[in-house]
Amino acid sequence: MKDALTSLLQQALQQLVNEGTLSSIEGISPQIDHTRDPSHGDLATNLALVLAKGAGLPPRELASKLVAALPDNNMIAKTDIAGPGFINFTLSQASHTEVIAMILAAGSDYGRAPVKTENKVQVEFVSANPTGPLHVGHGRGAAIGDCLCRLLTATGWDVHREFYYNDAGQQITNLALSVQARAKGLSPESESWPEDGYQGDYIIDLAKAFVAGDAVSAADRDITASGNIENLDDIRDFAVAWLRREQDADLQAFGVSFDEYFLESSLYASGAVDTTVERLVEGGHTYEDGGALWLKSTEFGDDKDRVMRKREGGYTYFVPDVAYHHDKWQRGYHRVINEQGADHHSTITRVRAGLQGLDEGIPEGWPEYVLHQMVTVMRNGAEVKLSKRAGSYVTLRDLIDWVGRDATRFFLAARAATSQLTFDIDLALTQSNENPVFYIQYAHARVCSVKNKALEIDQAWSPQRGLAHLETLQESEELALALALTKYPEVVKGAASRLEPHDIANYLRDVAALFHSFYNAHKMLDAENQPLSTARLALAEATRVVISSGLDLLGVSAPESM
RNA sequence: GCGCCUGUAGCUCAGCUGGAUAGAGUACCUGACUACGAAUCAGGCGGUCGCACGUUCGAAUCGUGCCAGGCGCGCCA
Repeated sequence: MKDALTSLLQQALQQLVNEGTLSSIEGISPQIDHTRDPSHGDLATNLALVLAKGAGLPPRELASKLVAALPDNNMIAKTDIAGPGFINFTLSQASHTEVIAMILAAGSDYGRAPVKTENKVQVEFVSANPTGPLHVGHGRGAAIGDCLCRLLTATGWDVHREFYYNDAGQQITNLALSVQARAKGLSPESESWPEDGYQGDYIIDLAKAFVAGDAVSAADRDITASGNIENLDDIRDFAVAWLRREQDADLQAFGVSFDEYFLESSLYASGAVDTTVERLVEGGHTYEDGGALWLKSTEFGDDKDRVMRKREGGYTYFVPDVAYHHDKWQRGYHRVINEQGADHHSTITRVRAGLQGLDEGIPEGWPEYVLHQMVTVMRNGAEVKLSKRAGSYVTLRDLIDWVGRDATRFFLAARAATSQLTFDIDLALTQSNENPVFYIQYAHARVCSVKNKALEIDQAWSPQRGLAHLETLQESEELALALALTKYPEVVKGAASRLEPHDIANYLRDVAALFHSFYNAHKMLDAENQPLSTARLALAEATRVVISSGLDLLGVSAPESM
């Protein structure tokens, strides 16, 4: 729709150039926006304002010349020049409603592009270490990351979803020591409880399972416990698998899946870490000082140089990070997006600096990052900070248990990642329009309900039949709803290109509101007026398709009844 | 002290690659079911867009400087 109008305006511009009114239209692409105020028509352009200075004409005068130069068409019903020189377009009835036929023909493909295998993108998200249950921050990362993947897929990208974790570091040792202590009957109050031990109740379950010789199967590993509480390696291997299984179960309950689990230990095993260090040393990007090896990260915009190899010999955490991202690059992912909590944002400069130091022509801004801010959980007006199971934080499983998967996903994905998020348990539990999830799902269920009702009245009534009578849709509520449906492809594209899934949630809220207004204002099923009734059914069905598709992008279900 | 993020209606938040009278939900008032789902709708109330300069025909949006909050500034991950 916008494209068609753009084309008309281009022709008008060319006409003005031919007349000599404008000298050149090099590099000018008309900017067309949907209007916010219905009195401004449906679409508007600021073209005359932008060109006025160069043309040496008052904006309004230039606008009227532009309008006069517009080719004949059946798309624009009315043109106005308003304000300082905006050109407002009111679309014809047919332009509003033709999208309905398009949507019914395309079904769930409407607004989506086919995947092109050459558009490879790797998305890393969640990446929680296997030292405890997933917390709400991981949940936000899972919701945003998963929606990003769905959006990218919908816009033609071939997406590879990856989960990276450390299975061998000091924190894992702390985990094993904690399980061992619990297996020996110690508690965090005991004098011999390990320093920095994990205190949550899940460690008790884990210790019991290990002693009992349980077998566990996670998405990326299987193991049977030896039950030997003196063998720390046995405990470590079992504990990692056990927590991975728990995280998998939570992610599955949340509707999130991965194509690959990438282990930090594999980077040491393959020699990738050593190779990375050698490359940086050979490239002259390092120096030794105080017994440690340093990366000259200040060469690449960091505010200080960073230690790579500690005095005692081990590498700092970001070295395998660099090796990991180098691996992504070598795998051919020239587009990579990392979704992670903003508390790790300082790693961005370091990882990019290390990659620059490899002198391989990796772009400075690679990889891309989406950072989410913290989540605060509120209930009964007070912050919820603790969970018995995890000890010091609220878990993703808690949220799912309290408010369900749909509400959890929606609330975690519906806000801009850059904003801190307050998760209101009471609001998420409300089953009314206070709760946007139910509001949107209700619109979907309502359409399903009215379609069934239509069939009860007359077996022959179907949305498809309404396509022959779209010209009967003349009411403002009908045209406003139909116009909103035409925006869906633009919204999907915009959300994907800006990596902002919350746009989808806002859009769906608007569509649901327009549908409810339409539904309340007009009788849908009128036995005396079959053409109009079926046309309205077609509009309702098109709305349902869009809502269903948008909810799918968010990973939220679209129930036929509630 | 430095870096990143945020500051918009009582509350939760959109709008931020500059555009017209700043939006939505909620809360608080009024109304609408002998109709297809009232889990809904219609209307009202409510804002110096943190503050101040600047750029521009035009600034919530861009720039600079302040103020306030969050998160980072480890030879932890």
